[in-house]
Amino acid sequence: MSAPAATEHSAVAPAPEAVFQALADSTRLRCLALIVTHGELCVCELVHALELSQPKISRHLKLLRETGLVADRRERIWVHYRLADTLPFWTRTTLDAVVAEHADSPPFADDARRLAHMADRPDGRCSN
Amino acid sequence: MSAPAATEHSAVAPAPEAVFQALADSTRLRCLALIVTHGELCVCELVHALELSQPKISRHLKLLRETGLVADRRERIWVHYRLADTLPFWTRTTLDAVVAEHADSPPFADDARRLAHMADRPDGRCSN
DNA sequence: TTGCAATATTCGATCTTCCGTATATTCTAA
DNA sequence: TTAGAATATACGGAAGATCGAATATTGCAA
Repeated sequence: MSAPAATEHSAVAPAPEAVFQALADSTRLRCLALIVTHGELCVCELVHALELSQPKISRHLKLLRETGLVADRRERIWVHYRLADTLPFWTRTTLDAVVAEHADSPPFADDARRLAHMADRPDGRCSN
Repeated sequence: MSAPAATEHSAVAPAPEAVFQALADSTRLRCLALIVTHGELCVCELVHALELSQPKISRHLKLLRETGLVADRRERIWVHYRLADTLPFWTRTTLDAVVAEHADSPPFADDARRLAHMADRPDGRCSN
C-alpha cells in the first residue's frame, strides 16, 4: 500500500486542510464548542442544545469522527462524544482560541444555556 | 439596513466558520503560510513558490481578501499581500500554531525553499 | 500611442457539500 | 419476543466550491 488507509479514524495526523474543512460548518463548530467546554456529551444533549434534527447532528458527528477530531464511546443506549485523544497540538490550540473568543456570543452562548437547562440528561449529569 | 454590508473587506470580525472555510484549501493555506513566515509577498512570488497558475493564485487571494484574512497594497506593477491588520486574535493564534507545526513538512517546506531561490524578486528582496 | 508585464476576472463544467426525509440499527426493558 | 428509545445510514436534490482556459484590466516604458 502506498498511502495510509484513510478509511476510519487513523492514527496519522489529519492534514490541516481537512481539519479546517471540518471546522468550516456552523453545526460542527457548535458541537465542538460544547464538547470543548463541557467534556463528553451524548448525541441527544447536542440535539437538544443546538435545536437541530438528530440525523443532522449525527451526520456531522460522523464527519468529525472520520476527520479525527472526536472519539465516541457507547454506554447503554447512549453514544458519548469527546475530543480525540490524539488531537494535534495546533488543533487543540485552535479550538481553545476560537472557543475562548466566541463562547459568550451567539449562537454558542445560547447552545450552552440550553444544555444547562436540559432536563433528564444521561449519566446523571446535572445543570451546572 | 439590518445586516452589515458584507460586500468588501468589512471592519466587522468574520465569522469563525468563514475563516475556517478560507483555510480549508491547500492553495490558500500555502499562500498564508508563506505570508506568515515572510511578511508581505506579491502575487508573482506566490505563483513561483507554489508552482501554480497565476489565475488560480489570484482567485484564491481574492477569497482570502474578501474573508478579511489578508490586505493588499499596489506598488507599481506589483500587488503585495500581507496579513490583515484587523485579524482577530484567535485567527492569528491559529495561523501561528498551524504554521509552526507544519512549516518543515511538505508542501510548505518546498514552497519556502522555492521562494528563497527565486531570482529577480520585486522590491529588491533577496534570498535570505 | 503602442506594447508588454503583472494581475484580475469571466465562463462553463465538474465535483463536493449539505439538507430533509425515510429507514435501518442497536440496545434495553417489559 | 416485542416495543420503544437513541443513534446511524441511505437516498436524491439543491446549492456551493474549484478548476482550466480565455479574456480583461492596470501600470509603465519606449
